[in-house]
Amino acid sequence: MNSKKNTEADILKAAKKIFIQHGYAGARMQAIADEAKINKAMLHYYYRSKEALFGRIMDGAVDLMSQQFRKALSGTAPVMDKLKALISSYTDTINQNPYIPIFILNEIARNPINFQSKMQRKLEEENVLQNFMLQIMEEQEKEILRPLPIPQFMLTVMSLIVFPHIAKPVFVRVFGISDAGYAGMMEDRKELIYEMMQKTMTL
Amino acid sequence: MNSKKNTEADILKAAKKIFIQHGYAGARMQAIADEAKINKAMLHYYYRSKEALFGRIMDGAVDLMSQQFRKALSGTAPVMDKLKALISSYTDTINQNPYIPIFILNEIARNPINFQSKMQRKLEEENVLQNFMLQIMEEQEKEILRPLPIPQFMLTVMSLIVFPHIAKPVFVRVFGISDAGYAGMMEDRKELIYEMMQKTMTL
DNA sequence: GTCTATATATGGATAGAC
DNA sequence: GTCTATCCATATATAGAC
Repeated sequence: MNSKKNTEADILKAAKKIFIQHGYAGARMQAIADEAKINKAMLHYYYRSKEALFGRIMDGAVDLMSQQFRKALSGTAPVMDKLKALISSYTDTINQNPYIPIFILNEIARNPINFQSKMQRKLEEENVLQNFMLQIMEEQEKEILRPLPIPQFMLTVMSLIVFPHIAKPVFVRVFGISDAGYAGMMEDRKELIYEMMQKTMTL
Repeated sequence: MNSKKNTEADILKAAKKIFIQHGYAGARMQAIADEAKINKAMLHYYYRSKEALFGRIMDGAVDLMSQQFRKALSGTAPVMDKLKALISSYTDTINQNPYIPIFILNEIARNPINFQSKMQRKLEEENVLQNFMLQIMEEQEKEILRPLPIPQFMLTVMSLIVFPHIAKPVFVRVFGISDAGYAGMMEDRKELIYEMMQKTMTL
């Protein structure tokens, strides 16, 4: 049996862990090799360079995120229903991949143009974001949704959904919460966020 | 005239810019020297090491943030009034120092324990945070505020206040907003955030 | 495919002249 | 206090044996 696939996958898994933990500049190829229990040279054999390897990990993260948006925001359901789906699926996904938001944020700071083009390409495939924003405007005209600039609307939802996962490292320390406890809080927040949007964004 | 003070301050200013832009691991001493228009050796002459220099910058950022909390949350005003003050002063401060939140966030990821001890020491000086949380509980008992676990309450406020500044790099690109336009949005959000808290957190 | 050894580059830090 | 030159450790990347 050929062990190629295993090594290749092992490297990806290790790289994901190390890059997410330390960011691009802080990550060491040696640390990735150690984590994958293989030799440093293997990293280059399979992925040629640090930048290339990092790109693979970032692609995976972008895929994961854009998938959430596509699944939740496509179709013809009312805006508030779509939001409910987004809140739920995003929370579940991040609970399983806790450090993805921070990782993505670092990359945005490091190389905003590269990140945005990756993300936008994904979302433009089916015009997901564009269509959703049009739908918001429609519902605003129909006086279902409160008239509010689209960026403000989007910013508000994303704040409530994403920030708690970014701030996790602080909050667990300040309030002495366990990982499981925090995940539970995130679960409770699903309803809280929906309720807040309902009370403040609908007419 | 002695130019010592100028150089020393120049370095700090340059270091702030470079560290904030690239994070600790990504920042280069050479880049800081270039930015300050002095020699690399000078950095070590004044601040001995990269880590020490970074520490100074971080201290400044922590000071700035903890000051906001102390000013807004001390005293005997009702919780909602304090929040209004916090929303306003925090927004103003960040509009003038746009990348502080991302910088702090990166440091939390890099060295959570060190950061938290710095921050906590600042806030413990006058028991700011502790007292504020007690006040929230009091108002919850008096049925002014909705009964909600304190961490959830804090997480919600902080999400609405902080996240928009973190997400700025993405949003300006996705929506094609100028820096001034974004600052304006943040200004508008002051009222929006207060209103959301009012509608969803008070009884 | 996998390893050891090594090349090459870069970054932080120091020595020493002025 | 400021500079040039240099040291030394570390990091990425490659060569070449097995």
